[in-house]
Amino acid sequence: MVFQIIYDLVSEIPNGKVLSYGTIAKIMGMKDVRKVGFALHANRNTNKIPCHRVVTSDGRLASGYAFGGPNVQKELLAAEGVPFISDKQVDIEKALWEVPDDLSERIAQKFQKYKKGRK
DNA sequence: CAAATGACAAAAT
DNA sequence: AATTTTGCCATTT
Repeated sequence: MVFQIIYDLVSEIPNGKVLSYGTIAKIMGMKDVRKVGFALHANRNTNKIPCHRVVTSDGRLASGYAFGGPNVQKELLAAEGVPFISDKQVDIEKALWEVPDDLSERIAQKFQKYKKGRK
C-alpha cells in the first residue's frame, strides 16, 4: 500500500533534516498531501518511522496529534541539529532534505506501479 | 458497495 | 494580509 511507500521514504530522511508533506507528495507524484500525514498517523511505529522529521510546508510542526505532543517533536528535532527559527518552527529552507534523484525516482516508480496495479 | 475521513497546501476571497 | 474554500484520493467504516 502507499503507506508503506511513504514510510520507506520517510525512513530515508537523514539525521538533522526534514521533509514537508507537500514535498513528499510532490516526490511521489501524489496530488493529495493530506494522506501523507494520514499515513503517518495511521502508523504508530514511531520507533521505526521518524515521523518527527516531517513538518508542514512552512516548517511548522504538524498539529497536536504528533505522537506525544509538538513539544516532544521539537525536542527530537532539536536533538538532531535541526535549525529552529522559533519555538515550534524549523528553518525549513536550511533543514529541508533534498531527496537524491535516484531515490525520488524509485519512490515515484513504486507509487506509479502500485497505482497501476490497483483495481 | 457508497460515503466519510484525514499529522495539509494552494488558490480564492 | 488574513481567513475561508477547494482540491483530491487511499483507507476505513
